[in-house]
Amino acid sequence: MTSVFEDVIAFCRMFSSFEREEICCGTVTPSQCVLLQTLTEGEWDVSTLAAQSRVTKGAMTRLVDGLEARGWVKREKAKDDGRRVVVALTASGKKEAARLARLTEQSIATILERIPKTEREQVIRSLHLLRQAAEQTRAQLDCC
Amino acid sequence: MTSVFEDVIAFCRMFSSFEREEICCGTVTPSQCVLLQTLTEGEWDVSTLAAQSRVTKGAMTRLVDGLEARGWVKREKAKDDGRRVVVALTASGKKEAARLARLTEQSIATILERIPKTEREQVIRSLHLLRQAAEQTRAQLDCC
DNA sequence: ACTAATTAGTTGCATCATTCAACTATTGGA
DNA sequence: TCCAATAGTTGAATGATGCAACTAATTAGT
Repeated sequence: MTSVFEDVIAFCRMFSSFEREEICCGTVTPSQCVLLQTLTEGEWDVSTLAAQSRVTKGAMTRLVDGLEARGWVKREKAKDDGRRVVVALTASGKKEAARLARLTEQSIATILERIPKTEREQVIRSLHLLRQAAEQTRAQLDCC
Repeated sequence: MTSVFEDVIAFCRMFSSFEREEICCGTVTPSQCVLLQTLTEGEWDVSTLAAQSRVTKGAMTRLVDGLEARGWVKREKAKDDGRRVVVALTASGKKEAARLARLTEQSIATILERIPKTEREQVIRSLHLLRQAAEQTRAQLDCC
């Protein structure tokens, strides 16, 4: 007997451990993994990245430091505003991001395969609804 | 247009930030929150707790240190085996765990409320299936 | 029964994530 | 031109975590 609360908590925490153990798997830290995947969708300055990841600018600076040290991203001053620093994936960064995305997808696919075929479509649809609902909730948060 | 992969990733990451920002909210660390909630279900020794949280015994020792320092848990030697240390919630620990559980449930309830009523039952059912599928997957992991 | 191997837990050391606050550089307005 | 606001970096502190060395307790082998 489990409540929906326990189910959400358990599922999300298990997904986090999959990320840590299977996907990052020692070679990359989870934060780096998230950032690499974010940068797949485009180039952003440090403040924007920090806001997306919900960390301070200082934390993001260091995260970028780490990826830069491994040659996965490069920094560039914005042309229109010399204060802003635009972060972009390098060629090897793109490769690494793709590798991580592949692993992530495998991991999720493995879970979905264990769901009865007849239910699978409903589950996929539910995940989409959940994501949207969470996004709406997050959008109107202030708190603390 | 989002794939189910993106939906899972986005939802789980958002839930993690809710945990950090709304639930723990400065007063408790996320790890402490998880451990307190685990201990709501019973008393366990350090190794078992470490295995459940998928961290090393050393990490668990320190997590327990932190909760003990705040008076939320107590350690006790197991009667049958003097090496084992059984960790249990104190009265104030139970109170704190209940407070955190309440916040967590609120947080999840807020998300669920944004899902159309007609779909909500399906979503709840899907979460249960997902949790089970993830548990099965985790059970047969070795990796790395 | 005594010793050796195993097991549970703790601790030192290192790395990474994170926050806050101070600091630098750049921009923009009065 | 000078000052306030903004973007980013950096120092100092705390916490999470893994690994490996270490202690204490138990178990197995002889």
